[in-house]
Amino acid sequence: MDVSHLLNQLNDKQRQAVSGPLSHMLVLAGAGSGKTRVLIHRIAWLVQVEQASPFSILAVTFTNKAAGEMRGRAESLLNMPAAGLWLGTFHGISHRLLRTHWKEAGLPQNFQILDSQDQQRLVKRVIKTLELDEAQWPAKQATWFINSQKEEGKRPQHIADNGDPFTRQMVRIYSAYEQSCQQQGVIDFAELLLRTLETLKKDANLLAHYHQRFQHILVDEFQDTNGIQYALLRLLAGKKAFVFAVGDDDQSIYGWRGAKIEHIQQFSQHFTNAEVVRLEQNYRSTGNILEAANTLIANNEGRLGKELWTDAGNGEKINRYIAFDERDEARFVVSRVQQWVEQGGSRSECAILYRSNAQSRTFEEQLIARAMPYRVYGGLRFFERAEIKDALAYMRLISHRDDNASFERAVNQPTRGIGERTMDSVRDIAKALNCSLWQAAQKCIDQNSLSARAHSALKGFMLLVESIAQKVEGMPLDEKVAAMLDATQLKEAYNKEGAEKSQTRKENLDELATAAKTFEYDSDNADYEGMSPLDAFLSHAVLESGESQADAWEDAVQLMTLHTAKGLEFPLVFLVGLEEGLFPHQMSIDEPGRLEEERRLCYVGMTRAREKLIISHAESRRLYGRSDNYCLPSRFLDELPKELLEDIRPPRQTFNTQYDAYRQAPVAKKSIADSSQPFNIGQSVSHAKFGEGVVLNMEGSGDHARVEVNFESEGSKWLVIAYANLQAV
DNA sequence: ATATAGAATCTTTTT
DNA sequence: GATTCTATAT
Repeated sequence: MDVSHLLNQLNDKQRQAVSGPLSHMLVLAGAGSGKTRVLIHRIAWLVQVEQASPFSILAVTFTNKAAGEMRGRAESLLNMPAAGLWLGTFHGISHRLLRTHWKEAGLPQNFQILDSQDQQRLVKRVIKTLELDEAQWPAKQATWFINSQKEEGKRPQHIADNGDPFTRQMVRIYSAYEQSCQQQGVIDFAELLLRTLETLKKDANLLAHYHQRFQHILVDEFQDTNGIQYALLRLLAGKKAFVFAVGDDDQSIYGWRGAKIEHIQQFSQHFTNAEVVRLEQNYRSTGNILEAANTLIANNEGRLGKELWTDAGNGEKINRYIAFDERDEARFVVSRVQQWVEQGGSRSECAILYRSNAQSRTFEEQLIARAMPYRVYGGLRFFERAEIKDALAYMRLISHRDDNASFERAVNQPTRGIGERTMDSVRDIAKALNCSLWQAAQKCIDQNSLSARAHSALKGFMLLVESIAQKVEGMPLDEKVAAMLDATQLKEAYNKEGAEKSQTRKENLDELATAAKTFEYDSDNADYEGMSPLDAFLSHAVLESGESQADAWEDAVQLMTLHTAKGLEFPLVFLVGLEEGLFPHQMSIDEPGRLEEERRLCYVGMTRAREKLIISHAESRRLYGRSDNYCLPSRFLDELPKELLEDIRPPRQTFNTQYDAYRQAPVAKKSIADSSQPFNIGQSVSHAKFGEGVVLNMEGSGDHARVEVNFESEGSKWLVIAYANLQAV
């Protein structure tokens, strides 16, 4: 068979990985070295050259987005639908296994999945039930404890407290939480993996079946696997399957979530005779950017060692801008984006990357002020919005009356007079009888043990759920959603919230019906085989929290955290807020391990840039509303080679004498000097309404020429010269 | 039972 | 600064 189409677009190393023999393989792939490409080509190679059946291949990624992208690219390379190929996240694959083998796993057939919000709420409930002081035992900490234990594969009985009262209490909470989950038939994200692992371990027949099936296992982003994922991988691989892992230890940025770089280092021990291939040729960034990134990451210890190179030439130097404060930083960044666009670039080619979400606001303000479209990634996802969760709670109750989290959520939304008091007595009964809230509520009604008012309200609620369940039977998914919204009057409940907010809520609820329709329409999705459409949709809502329904495409500036940016690339990248305490973050500064992770984060950020990288930091910054935070430049700046950096200083004078000396260095004033502008930087002017001020900056020419003026009373503003009628003072 | 005002708390994010 | 939880008043 002619295999040239699989190999001829690859370099030597890539080819070596793709066409390697049937054995274990570890591909250490640097940023921008074509790692996804190699993974996809390997799948095609296995199918077309090694004659492997797609049924015998399992490919694991870390996000649903990556999984979808990979399936698409694999199918186009194979030139056929990759039916039978298992491709998904660890969680998605575990979910599929548990749905098929719910009996063996000891779960109810229609078990529901808790998202992290639901999980924390349940932990909180449990702490209350155990009559512990919530201030002393925060739900957040307990949830973290439970998840990290599960990620180590540990059940309460496996944890030795060694007489430590803290651990003992945590184990108590873990244990009670577990009981509560089992009783309600719900499982959290970590449980999805742990339960799968345990089920396969104890059922030899089941394991043998999957050993038989999966001959080839491919793992993307291998550096991000946590303990339980790695254990699952080893178990599934058994002695016979070949594991093909792709990863980059320098891009491991999820240690705080339990990911362990050690897994890369252990790979060759656990998977014997593994071949190791390094991909070091970078096809993304210019030489200068790579050299700077290499120099930075060299400060980390215990690396596997890798040096990126390119034959694309040096490119421009990395620019650095020292801003006065965060507003100045944003102003600078946005003006450079504007410049980029004026020179023929598009906005979507520009990315503003920051350490923490809170930093986005200043940039947004500045972008709005200049009427420049932008898109912020991250934040609340579609299926995490309150109104969507309310609606889904009803849908879950229809399918699964014993789901306490949904009961709690739906019972008084919209408000129908069932408050804490009533719920407390229902909870007491549930606790006493060890049953679900729904069953307990049923008992309350039967025994007539509530006040007349609460009695009728609770009965009304239960009848409502029953009647919706009845009415909705046999309907297509989207009509079910619509009927539920109609019966519950959820939309009307948001009316009193204020026009704008309630409007978006209603739109979101409409969008939910649309999402249901699209989901049912294209649910040839093998992951949800054998489930009712409603249950499939509900699982989908939890497992894929909805980043896929991106906004209508618009040419917009991209704003996101460094974590979100992993795997992406942009021609122009701004790396902002490089200050000690912010990046590296204060909470990571004292621990060497965490500091190295911050450095990797910086490395990830820098290597997103294709053509131009601009780094900025501010001398003072408003943080948490407190104003006078004077910031030192980040240590990462000192770790970059001086000769690759070029300082950009603002062509302007400031009032701030403290920094005047710093800024007196000669600057290129070309943007002002080349046009016959009526004003000069630093000149005093007066405006009819805003009073007197000083010109800080200018841009544009002719009718569009604008000046930035710092007014004594109003602060700084951008004005169009043609309209502002400024007078020189 | 609910509305509203003060207090507390702030990384990073997928599943 | 902005959100989210807690205590208090209605």
